[in-house]
Amino acid sequence: MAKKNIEEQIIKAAATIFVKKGMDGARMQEIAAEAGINQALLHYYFRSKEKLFDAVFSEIINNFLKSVFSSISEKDNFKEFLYDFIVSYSQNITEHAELTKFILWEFQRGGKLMIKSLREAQLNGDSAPDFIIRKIEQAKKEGVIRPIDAQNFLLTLLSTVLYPFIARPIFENIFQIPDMTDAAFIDKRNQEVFDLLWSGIKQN
Amino acid sequence: MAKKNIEEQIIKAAATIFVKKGMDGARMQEIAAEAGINQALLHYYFRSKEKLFDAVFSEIINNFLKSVFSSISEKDNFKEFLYDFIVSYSQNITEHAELTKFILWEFQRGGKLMIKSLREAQLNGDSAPDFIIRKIEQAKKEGVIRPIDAQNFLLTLLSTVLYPFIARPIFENIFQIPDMTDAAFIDKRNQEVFDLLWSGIKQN
DNA sequence: GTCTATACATCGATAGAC
DNA sequence: GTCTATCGATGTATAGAC
Repeated sequence: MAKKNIEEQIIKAAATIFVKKGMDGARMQEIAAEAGINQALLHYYFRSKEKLFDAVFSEIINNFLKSVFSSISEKDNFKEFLYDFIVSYSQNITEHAELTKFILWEFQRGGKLMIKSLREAQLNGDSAPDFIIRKIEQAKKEGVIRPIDAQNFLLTLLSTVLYPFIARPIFENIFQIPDMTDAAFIDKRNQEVFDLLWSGIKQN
Repeated sequence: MAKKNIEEQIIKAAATIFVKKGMDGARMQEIAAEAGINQALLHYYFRSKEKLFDAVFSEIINNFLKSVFSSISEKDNFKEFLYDFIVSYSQNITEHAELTKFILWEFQRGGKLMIKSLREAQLNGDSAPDFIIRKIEQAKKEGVIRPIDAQNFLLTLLSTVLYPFIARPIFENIFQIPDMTDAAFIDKRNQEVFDLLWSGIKQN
């Protein structure tokens, strides 16, 4: 089999297992089986478990961050920009279904890989957080929103969209919600979040 | 040493290690050392790693949930109630410093233990989420807040307070924040969150 | 109850043939 | 590049003396 081909195959298999069980819980044998090869070949391509893990998750994070940035709304109007971001960010999360669990593993490890990717994005000028901060500052200057603290608002914005996916199993169970990832629930939630945030910051 | 004494000693040591490394990353030998005993004794008190893990985390969750509920504001005025909750909830999280990481481990495992604890709380009538939902419905009926969706608002409320502690390493690094858990930062954030949420739901 | 010593399984990684 | 076989380390758990 071609080299590039099998490398991608391994990455994909490893992603599946690592996401499900984390760095410590994953077994190299299980990853090899998932990829349809044996352990020796796994070590031939990626010298160690640690290196494989880093390779897999760097790719997952980079894809996600790029996707988030490239789907950011180009609208100037801050109200519309905000609504579009809520929709596109939650869509990015649902589309990268495996991502939610992975992000937790990454946070557990101190977020090193995500920090690295975000720092690179900052240097390249395609960092979503920085872009949003600038949008907020601009809207403040133009007087369309109250003089809120930009960093805290960004923190709140990201929290309200991402956190429900993290706490999903618990909320579904406690409040008897059939499926928090189905379109109807997400559309409703996006609307509620937008109404709340916009009402909370707009200049009267 | 007395039986009760050493059991608590083990629970405490196990909590430290499990929180830091998770179920798979933790080593029984490490826990034994932390507790100042040997592995054999560890297995004498808790038959297996799995049982020890469940015992430790059930206790951590129960303590946390009880603490959250018992520190809930008794104020009738919804505006004041909301502010008090934001302050007390964030305080509960910082005081149980080890908790943030643990909650992530628990979410990874599907949240079984937390669901069990919350269900019991619901039956006993001391479930914080249910209590807050009722408060919201009451405030809606009295016309002090807009007719928002109660579950979604609760979700947002918990998100905005808890999530920053989860994503802490990343935000501290990206935005050069020295320490997101120091009093000044938390006070400022609580104020920003309250202003945003209250402005977002109050009846004009 | 508490210890030492060890059984037994499993893991990551490599050697070496093809 | 790809395989089988296996090493060496480490993990959980237990046996058995005290």
